[in-house]
Amino acid sequence: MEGSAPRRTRIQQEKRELILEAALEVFSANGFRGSTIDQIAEAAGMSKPNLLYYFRRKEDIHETLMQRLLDTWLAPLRELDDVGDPLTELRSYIRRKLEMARDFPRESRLFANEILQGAPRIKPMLEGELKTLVDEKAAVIKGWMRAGKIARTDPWHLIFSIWATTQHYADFDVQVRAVLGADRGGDGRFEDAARFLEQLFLDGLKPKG
Amino acid sequence: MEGSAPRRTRIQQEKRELILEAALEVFSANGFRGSTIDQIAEAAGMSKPNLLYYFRRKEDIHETLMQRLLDTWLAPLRELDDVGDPLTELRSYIRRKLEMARDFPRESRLFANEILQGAPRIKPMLEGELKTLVDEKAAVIKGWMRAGKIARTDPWHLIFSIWATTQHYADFDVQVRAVLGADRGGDGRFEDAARFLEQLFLDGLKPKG
DNA sequence: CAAATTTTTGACCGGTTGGACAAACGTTAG
DNA sequence: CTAACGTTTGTCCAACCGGTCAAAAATTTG
Repeated sequence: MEGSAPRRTRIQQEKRELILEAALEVFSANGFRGSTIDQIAEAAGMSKPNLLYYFRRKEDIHETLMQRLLDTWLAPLRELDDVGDPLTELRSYIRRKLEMARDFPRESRLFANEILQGAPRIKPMLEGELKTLVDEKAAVIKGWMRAGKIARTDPWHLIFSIWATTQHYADFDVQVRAVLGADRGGDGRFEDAARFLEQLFLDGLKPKG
Repeated sequence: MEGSAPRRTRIQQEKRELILEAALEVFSANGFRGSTIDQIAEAAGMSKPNLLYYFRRKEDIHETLMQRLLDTWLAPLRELDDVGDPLTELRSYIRRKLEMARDFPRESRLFANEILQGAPRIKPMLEGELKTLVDEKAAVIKGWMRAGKIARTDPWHLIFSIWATTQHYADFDVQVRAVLGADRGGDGRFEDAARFLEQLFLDGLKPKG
């Protein structure tokens, strides 16, 4: 279906990387329509026509960025495996997702922006590749439930809740920091969040005994 | 500080409502920069200059919308009270928030858009009014913990997790529906979500026994 | 070196957008 | 009726934005 990847010079590879990095910064902060080619070009340290020499259209940059993003973004879920203790598996999935929110907030926001606008550019992927992956992992989780390893509940909504709680710390970062204030909103907030989420997902809120 | 509200004719009141309704539709779907005055005017069934007669600038519409939004948006949290059983209080707070995600998804997305872009227009409110409210409610929750009514954990992150999980069903609706598919993604998804969230927040995932 | 190729840039273009304005239209009160 | 006031619209503008183009500059190749 797809033609072979175009042959690229060293300069082309480097400049394209530079542009994608700049575009990630700009797109994740302003959304697609809120970002201008000029902004990206300036962030990448080049002129607009020069940028357009490497990516013919604004959309091409966004598309390339989104394709790369999705692979790394779904990696933690792909790793969720049937080996090892189920509760441990889930706990480390949550931890990995939270680490991604901490280390790649721009990627998270880029993705959130796209979904918020109705996912115009990646809807087919959501209904195809993503749905398949989630269904597959939901089956794994269901197996754990049948085996009595974790409580019976809805695996799909379980996955949603993990996505929601972890990505919240990237997408709503401004709000989180504002509410926590200067002292509690520092770097330690991710460890606090990790501790809280572990307890929530394992034990819930009922008091012990 | 603030001048008295300007006196308005009946027509002005009606037309302003019409515009705000149209603007909510457009802004929540496209973001602030992604929306044009023409789009809003058309959605409101009037010409652009006519719209600008009621709101002098695009920003004024957004600002008015945001002010109204915040009141209703925080209402459920304000209701969280020290009377009644703590677990019941939390459960109904979660339920109310989920109902808002179901019944006012546009408001949720408008808010999410604003936060995602770094909350340029409402940051002071987040650091002031919102933080005060959350701190207040966190104190209430801490009281419940001290009284042994609910498990000891971080009240701030608990509130975040409720926001995240419930608003997810409005903000990421496209993704939720895509993953659930045609059958499970119908109207019943909110009831499934409600059941799941109740179990998660009360009991967590550890198997019984 | 010189020719060929790749990279960079300034100038430009057509379409869109937020907003201004004056004139027309409608309504109401005296 | 008419003057005053509120409402609506067509027209216009300047700024912005995505993208083109030709020519200059830099680099690679022979």
